Amino acid sequence: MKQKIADTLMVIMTDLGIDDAEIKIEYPENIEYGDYSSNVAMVYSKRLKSSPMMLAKKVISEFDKLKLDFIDTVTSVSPGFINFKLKANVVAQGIINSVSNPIKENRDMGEKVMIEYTDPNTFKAFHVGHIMSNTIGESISRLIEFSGKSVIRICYPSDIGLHIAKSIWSMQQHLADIPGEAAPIEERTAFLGKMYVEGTNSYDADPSVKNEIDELNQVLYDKSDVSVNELYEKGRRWSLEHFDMLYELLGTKFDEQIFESDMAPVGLKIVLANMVMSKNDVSKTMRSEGHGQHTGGIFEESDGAVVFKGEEYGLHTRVFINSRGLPTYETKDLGLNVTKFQKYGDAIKSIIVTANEQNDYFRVLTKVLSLLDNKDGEKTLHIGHGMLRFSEGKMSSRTGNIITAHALISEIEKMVMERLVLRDLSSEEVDDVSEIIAIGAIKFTILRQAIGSNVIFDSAASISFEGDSGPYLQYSAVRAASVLEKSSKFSESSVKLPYNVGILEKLIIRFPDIAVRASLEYSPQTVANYLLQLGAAFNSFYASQVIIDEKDPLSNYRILLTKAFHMTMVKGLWLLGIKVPTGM
RNA sequence: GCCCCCGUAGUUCAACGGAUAGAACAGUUCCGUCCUAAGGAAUAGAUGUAGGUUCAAUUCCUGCCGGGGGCACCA
Repeated sequence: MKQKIADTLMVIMTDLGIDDAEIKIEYPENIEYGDYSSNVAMVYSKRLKSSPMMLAKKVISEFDKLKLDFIDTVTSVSPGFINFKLKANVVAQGIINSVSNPIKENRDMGEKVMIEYTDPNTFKAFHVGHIMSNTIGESISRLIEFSGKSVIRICYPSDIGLHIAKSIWSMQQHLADIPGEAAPIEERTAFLGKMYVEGTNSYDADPSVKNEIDELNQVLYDKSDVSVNELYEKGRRWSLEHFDMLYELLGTKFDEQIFESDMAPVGLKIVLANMVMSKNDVSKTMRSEGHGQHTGGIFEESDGAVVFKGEEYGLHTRVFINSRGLPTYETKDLGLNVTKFQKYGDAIKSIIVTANEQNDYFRVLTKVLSLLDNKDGEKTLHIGHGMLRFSEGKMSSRTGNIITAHALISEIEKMVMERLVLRDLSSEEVDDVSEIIAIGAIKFTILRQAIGSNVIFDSAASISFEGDSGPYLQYSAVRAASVLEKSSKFSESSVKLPYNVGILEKLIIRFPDIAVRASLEYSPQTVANYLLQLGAAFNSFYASQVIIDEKDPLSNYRILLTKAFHMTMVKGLWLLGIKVPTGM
């Protein structure tokens, strides 16, 4: 219908002498203005030497002559908008159709898109920052899937580097305190986290320790010490086990896990093959010639390190190989991204989600990728998200300490449970439901606002679960489901269409457009804000009338509308990675 | 010093260059014989500042003020 209106306007504008008109059909800000609106009259009034209102009226009179069967009225409104109102029965029929023909995604059918997110560090805590990355990455993945593309979810855990050397050094000082394998996974990983913090403190405080740890780092790369390798394998295994648990809890299933340790040699090879040639170095670099034409290489030596000079591209210089000859994360990341495109050569895009403190770094990295033969940088998109901060309450008082994902989730879960005591639920249900609600609350807080800016997590607001929140949406879906359960004896075959439709219907039929826009813009918040409107419309509908009423011939329609709402809300929440509990 | 991002009600957030700048929380009022009140209805309150571009600017451009992040061997 939207397209039909646009096509019709195009014809009219062409007749009026504008054959290159750009027709944009929008949703009016206020839903009472109409179902669709167009601004053509304002855009082209000057060229047609008319006033916007006069042109709008002219367009409308032409439009009316064509008598489109689904249009009720077309009106012009100052300063020159043209508003289109659909016939009520057309909208109502749309609702019924949406129930009988639910939207299907063509998952795994279309072009491939790679997306990397979460990227935790072994030996360190999986903290709230990783929840941010995971929540945003998962939602963007689902949006892309919804648009019909095939998504490759990639995780890049860090399992090599200085932070590991710091942890292992501390472990060596506390060999007797290392928990046994039987200890709970949280206890084992908490121990590792503690070791990392201690190691970092010693590294900064004592130059001789710094030296020891730097050397230990080398030993780790070389794998030259059996006892070090043992500690390393143990800690790595524990961390990865914990991560897998958290991914499942958060609802992510990665297709590909690529380890930093494997990328070190790959990256090194690429860097060394693309060095600026010095005169007596030419013979050494000859072997890289088969790879193509490098106009003087990409990396150069500086103060004993190998760097990329970004200044000539408006970027800054970064070290790729340090003066000890070890690859920095720049090099490993380079190896990673080249590897990704080697594995999935047919991918049209590679998205990387990280905190926005890495924005400038990723500009450098994508530049380097673009300078390589395959120009992978041109297909690479970095999305930087903000930080999760805590405004008040228990969480913010833990200054200095990193807040782990486990701590946050269990804290919120506890608060939800207190609330659920008032409900009529079995204890198993409470466990299940409180987890779904807690995760939904956290995820929604993250996703309801623009990705780039910091999220202020107000524990008090998030647990009150009033107003704009994940639980508010989950609750609206649960109520709808409850109505549907009670209405099972009603048949869908005899539906009488209403004479009027409300905001609820109009919002429901917008859903596909909203999802498409959110997918194109990588903006889960578009969906989140839409769902808030949708949930409010349903709650208002729910409060203002009785849905199931055996004496009312329109009852069947309202039940179908409730069903359409429920399906839309569940699907919308799915796009955000949020589940709907069975009851709450 | 250089580069990037951000300044919207008391607070936390919205607003494809468009209409009367939307919500929520906090405040002040209502709604409990009814399908889950984690709900609904009402009320009051905001675009940092000075210019520019445009039929139209919270949105684009410039200056200023204020906040955050990043700039060589950490990830």
